[in-house]
Amino acid sequence: MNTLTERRAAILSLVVDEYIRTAVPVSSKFLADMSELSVSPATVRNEFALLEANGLLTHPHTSGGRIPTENGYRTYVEQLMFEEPIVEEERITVEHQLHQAAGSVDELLPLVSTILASWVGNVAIITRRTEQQRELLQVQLVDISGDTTLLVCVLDDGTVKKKFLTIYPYLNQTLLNQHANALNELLAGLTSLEIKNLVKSSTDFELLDLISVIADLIVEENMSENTYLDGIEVALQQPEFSDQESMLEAMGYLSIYRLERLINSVMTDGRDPSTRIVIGRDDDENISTGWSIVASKYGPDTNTGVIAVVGPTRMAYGYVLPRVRYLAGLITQLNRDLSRKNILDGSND
Amino acid sequence: MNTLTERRAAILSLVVDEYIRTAVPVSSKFLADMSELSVSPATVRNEFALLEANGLLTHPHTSGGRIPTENGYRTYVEQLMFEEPIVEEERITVEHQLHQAAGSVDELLPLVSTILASWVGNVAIITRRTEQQRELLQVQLVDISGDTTLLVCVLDDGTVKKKFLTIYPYLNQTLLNQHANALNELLAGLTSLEIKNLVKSSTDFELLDLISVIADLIVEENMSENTYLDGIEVALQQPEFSDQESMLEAMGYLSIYRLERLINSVMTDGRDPSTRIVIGRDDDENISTGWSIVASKYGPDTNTGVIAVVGPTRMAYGYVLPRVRYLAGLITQLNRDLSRKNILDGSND
DNA sequence: AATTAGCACTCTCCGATAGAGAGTGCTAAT
DNA sequence: ATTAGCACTCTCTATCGGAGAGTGCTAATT
Repeated sequence: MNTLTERRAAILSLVVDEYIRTAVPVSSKFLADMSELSVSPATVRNEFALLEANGLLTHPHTSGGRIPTENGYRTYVEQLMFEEPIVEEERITVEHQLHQAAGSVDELLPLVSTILASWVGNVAIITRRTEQQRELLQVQLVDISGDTTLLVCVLDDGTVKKKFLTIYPYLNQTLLNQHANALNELLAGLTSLEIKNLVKSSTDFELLDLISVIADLIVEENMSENTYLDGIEVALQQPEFSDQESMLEAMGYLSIYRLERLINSVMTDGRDPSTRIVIGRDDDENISTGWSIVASKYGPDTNTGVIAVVGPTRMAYGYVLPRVRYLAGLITQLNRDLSRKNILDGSND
Repeated sequence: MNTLTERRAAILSLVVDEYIRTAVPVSSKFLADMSELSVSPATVRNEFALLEANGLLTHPHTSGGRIPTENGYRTYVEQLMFEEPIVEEERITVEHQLHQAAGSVDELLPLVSTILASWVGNVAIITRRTEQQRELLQVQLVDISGDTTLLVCVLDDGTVKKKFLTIYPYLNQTLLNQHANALNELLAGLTSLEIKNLVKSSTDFELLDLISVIADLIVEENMSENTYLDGIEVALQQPEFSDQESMLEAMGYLSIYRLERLINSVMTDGRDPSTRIVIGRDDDENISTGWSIVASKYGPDTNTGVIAVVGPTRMAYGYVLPRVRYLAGLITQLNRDLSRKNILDGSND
């Protein structure tokens, strides 16, 4: 195994940059003609051969240029890549667009996923962990029809959850209101966990079943409500998907259900860093060859999740990574602002 | 213009059936070999020539078989097509799947769109007209944080609408509850229109602004909540979309926003029938060449909408139409059941 | 020892060509 | 009115060859 000299590293870096840009294998002549390294094509070819021996480059056929291997990409990402800084103009545009999202996470996140997808030209996905810590603010029971009652719960982050119930015997709206008032008296400000403890500790409440239903409803994970995906169409324009078969395969791969599990498993595998890049088939993860993920956790603790970009391994990591990281920070910031408001309000009560 | 003799009609019908089935142009030899019409290929060719003169068939190149023109499809649909009956087994499967949808439209419709899409192998779309007639059942005001208040409205079909408000001066939850009670007293059971009239007729209410907001919120059309689309992936497997370009074009065409407008405009252009088939470019409508729609209104009056299948013009109309019609009827039926419950419940009050 | 010029070699890409196959249109016979 | 016969057209596929791009290796150069 040879060491990665400075020039060899520069060549690898240039190959990756250029291949990411054009999707065309990079030739020795092309690199030699770039003034930056003033060497002949033959020298570049010698370096190519060594990089290939190290498993960082490969060539699809004898007389094509070189392309990076998965390990080549990994080395590039870990040591060589230049992170394209976010210019002021981009920052302003994004923050202007986000201004339109009112004070709630479920309006913020879909917007961010759309922004990210169009920004990087790949699929963007944001997952949200619904935390046990969310407090119930208010319960409502509404009589819909003879045997259907609607249970509505408002949580402290503005989420509204609903569930149809069938209650026997029939309770009219006046009775339902009384029950709702009693429930609010009892449950307002509590988390699901606290409500469950309440149920466990005492058996003398009326409506014990209903209280259990509420505790479950609060933490109910509804994937389509907690995961936001965008950019499939723009991602499929990549030359990687130029035939129907690979395109349909990609569409299958990009199903929100798969990705949601994938993203979460990538970010909760025990490794620490808040930002990760997973490239191609990684035996630790169940990611497919040819696909990569740039993911970042966002916070703060009370309201966590993952924001990620998913696309072909030939992805502009140096461009994508800072932007994913930036948006993760922005979400964290906005969430913190929201919860600070809640705290202030709480002490104000 | 020649008349459509019985044999000529049979030949057209066979060509359309076969082309729909295989996506391959149909030759005279193939039809002659089918025992049903015991004539020679040459005779079939003569008929082909006449059908082509009538603008019902065409051939892509001299030595390919015949394919239907858009007018050929229209004639087929209007006069010749055999409607594939729904067998008992299908009916049972569908009704079994729908059983899982609880008492609400917004759980029923997405399920139906999924069923329809996988049934016919094309894109299925269901739109829902939110009617002014929906009654407000209950209003709720919840204090989320210092300057954000959540307005929650429950409608008589179980829909929950919410909107973040910024109310000055700050009202704590106790005050908000008082207001909500007052609003419920005043507004429960009213439609948006009635609420607006109330606003117009009198100026001595407190919270007049808030009442207006409620009236608007009730009828707010939120497209993504009222339109259900499914089956893009299966539709894109059609041979019509075998290259990246046509596939991406199709994905653009199948955007939920476009289709929602398209479907509604097709069904509200003054023509009467509850079921329509629109084939290819129809100058009255803004439908693209190569695309067709099979659409049906559903009801009843209180809760209308359109269920439709969208796909390439080479579509199995005889299979799709009865199934669209059947599901439209099924939705109508289920809606009626729901609203009957409401009426019974009302008289019960 | 590192670099480079030179050159044969490989592989892709593209266009031309040719033959097979499918299907038609027309004519003349039935 | 129908059909057999046949020349004609067009597609499809495979094959071929040349141009071009790029490499790997060797020998010369710095």
